[in-house]
Amino acid sequence: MEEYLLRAATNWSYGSEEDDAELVRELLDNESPFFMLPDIVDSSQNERSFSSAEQPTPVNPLVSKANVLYSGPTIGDIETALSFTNHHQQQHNDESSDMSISRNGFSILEKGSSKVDNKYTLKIKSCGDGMSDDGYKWRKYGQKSIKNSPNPRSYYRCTNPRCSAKKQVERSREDPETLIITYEGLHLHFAYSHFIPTKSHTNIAAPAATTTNNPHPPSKKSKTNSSVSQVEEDQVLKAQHLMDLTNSDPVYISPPEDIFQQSGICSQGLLEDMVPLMIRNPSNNTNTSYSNSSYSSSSPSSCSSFSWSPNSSYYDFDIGSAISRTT
DNA sequence: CGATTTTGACCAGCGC
DNA sequence: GCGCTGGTCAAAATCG
Repeated sequence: MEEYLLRAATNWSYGSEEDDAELVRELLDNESPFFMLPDIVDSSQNERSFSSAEQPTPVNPLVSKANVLYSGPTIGDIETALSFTNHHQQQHNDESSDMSISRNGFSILEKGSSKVDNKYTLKIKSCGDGMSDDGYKWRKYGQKSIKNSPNPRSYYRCTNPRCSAKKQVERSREDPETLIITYEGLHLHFAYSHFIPTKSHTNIAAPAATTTNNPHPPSKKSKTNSSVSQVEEDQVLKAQHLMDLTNSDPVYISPPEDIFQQSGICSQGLLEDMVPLMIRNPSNNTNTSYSNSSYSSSSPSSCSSFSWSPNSSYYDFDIGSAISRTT
C-alpha cells in the first residue's frame, strides 16, 4: 500500500498501464512485505479499526504499524480500475470492497486506490469520533456545492510551496461516513511518512545517468541546487523496497523531527528532502525504528502521517477541516 | 498580528 | 452564443 502510493507518486503521470499492472502484481505478491496474507486477516475484520491488541499479524512490521489490512482486490480488479475512465473507476470503487487502513481513529476504505488522469482517489471511512487527519498541512482555497449532492466539495493545496499537490475532499452520497479524497499532483507526503531512512539506502542510492519525464516535480529549482537527481530518488525507492523485502527489524514510519532539524531541511516529507537527508546523514539512518506506542501516542511532527489532531473541529459539511487541519 | 478559513466572484471547459 | 458546472481567486472574517 505505502509502496504502491510511493511509487505511484514517483511515477505520478508517466507510468504506463503496464507499469501500473506490474506494480499491482508486486503489491499483491504474497512475497511482498507490503502484502498481508489474506489468510491471516479475518475478512470479518475488514473495514473496522483495530486496537493494538487485536491487530492481525502482518507480513511486514511496517504494515503492522500502519494497521494496514489487505483482504481484497484481485489483480484483475485493480488492473481494471487502472484502465477505466474516471467514471468507470468511481463505479468500480463503489462496487468493490478491498483495503482497509485504520490508524489513530479513522480508517481508509481504499476501494481500489487507482490512478486516473494523474489523480488518486482514496475513500476514507470515518470512525470513532469522526476525526481524521492525514497529518500534513493543507490550505483550503475553495469550497463548492456539487450538483445533486447535499455535500459541498472542499479544495485544498499543500502549504509547502515546493509541493504542487492539491486535494479535493467530499463526503460520499452513498455513505455519509465515507470521505472521498482525490489527490492531484505530485504530493509525496502520503507515502514519505512511511519512508524510513536506513543505512542501506545510502549504500544503494547511487546516481545514475538517466532522466525522468515527470512533468510535475515538486521543485525544479531546488533540483538544480541539489546533487540528487530524480533517478537517485527512484533508486532510493527501489532500495527501500529491497530493504523491506529482507529487513526483519521493526520498521517505522515517520522520521523523527530532529533528523530533519539536524539536517536543516523541511520536514514536510518531500522526497527531495528525504534523499539528501539519507545521503548526508548515514549515521542517523540507523536505529530509526520506533515502537508502536511512540508512533501512535505522539506524532513527531505535523508531517507524520495520519496524525490525529485533537484541536481540529469536525463539522458535517466542512470535511476538509477535519482532515487537513494540523496543529 | 500572522495564519487560516470563508465565501462570493470570476474564469474556463463543455454540451446544447 | 448561452447556460451550466467545476475549479480558482481574493478580500473579508475568523482564529490562535
